[in-house]
Amino acid sequence: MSAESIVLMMKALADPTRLRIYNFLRESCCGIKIKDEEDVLSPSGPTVGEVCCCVMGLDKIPSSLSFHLKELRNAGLIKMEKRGKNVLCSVNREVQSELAIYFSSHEICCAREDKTEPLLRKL
Amino acid sequence: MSAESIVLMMKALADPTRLRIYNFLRESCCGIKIKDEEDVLSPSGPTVGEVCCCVMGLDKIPSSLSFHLKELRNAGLIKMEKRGKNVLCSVNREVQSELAIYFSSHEICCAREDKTEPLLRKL
DNA sequence: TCAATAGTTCTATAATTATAGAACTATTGG
DNA sequence: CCAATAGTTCTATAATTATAGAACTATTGA
Repeated sequence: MSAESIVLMMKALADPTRLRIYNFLRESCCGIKIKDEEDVLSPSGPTVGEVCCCVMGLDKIPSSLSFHLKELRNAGLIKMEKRGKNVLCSVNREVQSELAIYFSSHEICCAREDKTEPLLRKL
Repeated sequence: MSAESIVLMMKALADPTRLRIYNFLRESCCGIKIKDEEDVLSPSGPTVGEVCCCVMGLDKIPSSLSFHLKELRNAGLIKMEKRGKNVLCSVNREVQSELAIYFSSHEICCAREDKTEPLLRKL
């Protein structure tokens, strides 16, 4: 994951509405593939209209929702696929776990030798 | 962690300069407490001037760096403490691991029963 | 084929956020 | 005590981003 793509993701989540959309999709039933006789169906989730209803409490989809979903999609955080008249939304779990790894990792810390100067004050 | 505080953190990291500062501090040697005879010294790290030099390549601290550090600090992502003439910076590891947990967790998914409609196209 | 449903795109305006420069505060060394 | 160093705050301007409304596209059912 490049710095630019992390910035894009952080931008996408740096908005209350988009974070609520993301949280809603995270908790929605949409992350696994179902093996059929021949096909493997792609992950699917709520429609844009359902997201709209659950997250914004509106029954008509405003343009701002399309805008927000596009931001999340461009950042790679969610996936969308058209099925008939509807568009189904789901979290991109691979990207989610990459973010988990990003925030999990940190350097092993070395002990500092100088214990000379006292702590003066916290900001 | 409330949604508002996550939004604040995402906002703070949604800027290339601030993400570089955060990454620099993540990799800096600053995250542990050192037990002395009587005291436990607080975590310490590079000074603002060192951050400036390493991240921005400047030797005079611009006001924009103070601004960016404040954003990171207000979001809770970093800590700063004054020692003499300098201010030492470090990542807030507790908050970092809370973010790791946030991105790690997701609902157990239930299998969908309807396999009727075909996938038409990806957006 | 016509109308309704579901959703997107485009454009203008409003709101937020970043940057730069000047002035300011606090600490230390001489 | 004075000057230098380290860093912050304040203010104005520039740049980004969000929101709303209207017009648009695609799909389905009657």
